Amino acid sequence: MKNTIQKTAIMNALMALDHPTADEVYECVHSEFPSISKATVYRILKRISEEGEILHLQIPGGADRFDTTLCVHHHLKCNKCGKVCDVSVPELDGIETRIKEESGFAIGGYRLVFSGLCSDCIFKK
Amino acid sequence: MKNTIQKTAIMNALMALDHPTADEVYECVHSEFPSISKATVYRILKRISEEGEILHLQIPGGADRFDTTLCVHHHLKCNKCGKVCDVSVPELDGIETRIKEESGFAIGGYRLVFSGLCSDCIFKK
DNA sequence: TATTAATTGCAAACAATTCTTATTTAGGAA
DNA sequence: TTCCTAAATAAGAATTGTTTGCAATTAATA
Repeated sequence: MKNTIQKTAIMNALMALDHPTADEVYECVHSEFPSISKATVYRILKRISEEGEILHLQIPGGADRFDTTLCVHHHLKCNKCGKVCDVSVPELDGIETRIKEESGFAIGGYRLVFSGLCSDCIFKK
Repeated sequence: MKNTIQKTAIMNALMALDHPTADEVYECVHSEFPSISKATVYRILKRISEEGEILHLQIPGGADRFDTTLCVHHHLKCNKCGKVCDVSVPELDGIETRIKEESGFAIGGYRLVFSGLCSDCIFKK
């Protein structure tokens, strides 16, 4: 893969942001580098997530988000402010084996998203 | 809620189909009842899922799907043919409590989607 | 049966993402 | 260093999935 200015700017934005959407990455890069195109942001995010450099998260009811934490973990989503946090769920360790035996599916991975209200939003009206 | 012909037709389609997308429901109803509009399908599906009559599933990388099985369960998605199956994961029973204590989030629910290849697709090229 | 609020169909708006095409660029070869 | 070419880009049109505004229609009830 070519090492373009655009890719570098996107990697920097990913470091600076927490679970950003593609559009948030675009806004961040665009403020420094106004000529970048949205299609480029989507293309690069897609490519580097396919190559395993970042995780591509599909969050119910909203745009996809990207995550630079690569170890196995899952997510908490606040339904009010939209914030996404990491959470680890060791209860699921090794579950692929059981699911594969029961269902015949060859499990490539799984995603678990909890939704609710974060501690900041619980008391807000 | 009024009991319209459109709603009845959609409920029947939901019974006949397995984890359909809104568009699949529309196609099914439309073949019997050509005057129905897509907006009506989306509106009715949204309303009956909000009322708890069906589940509204947000499956990564594709259109939302609807599920008439109401007890707690999760999903397996085949990355090749797109099929979605139910699976139960008792390992997670009661996990909301632990997550709430650790994170402060008031958990309203959670969704777990396994992705991989179904037994039919494993051997296909 | 008349009333009325809920529901519908349609078209247009919408958001997120992908595609198309002409142009530019990174990185290796000469 | 300069040239070459495949890879990557910008811009915006196109797609996909879904929602909305509105005038017309209809189900439920009085």
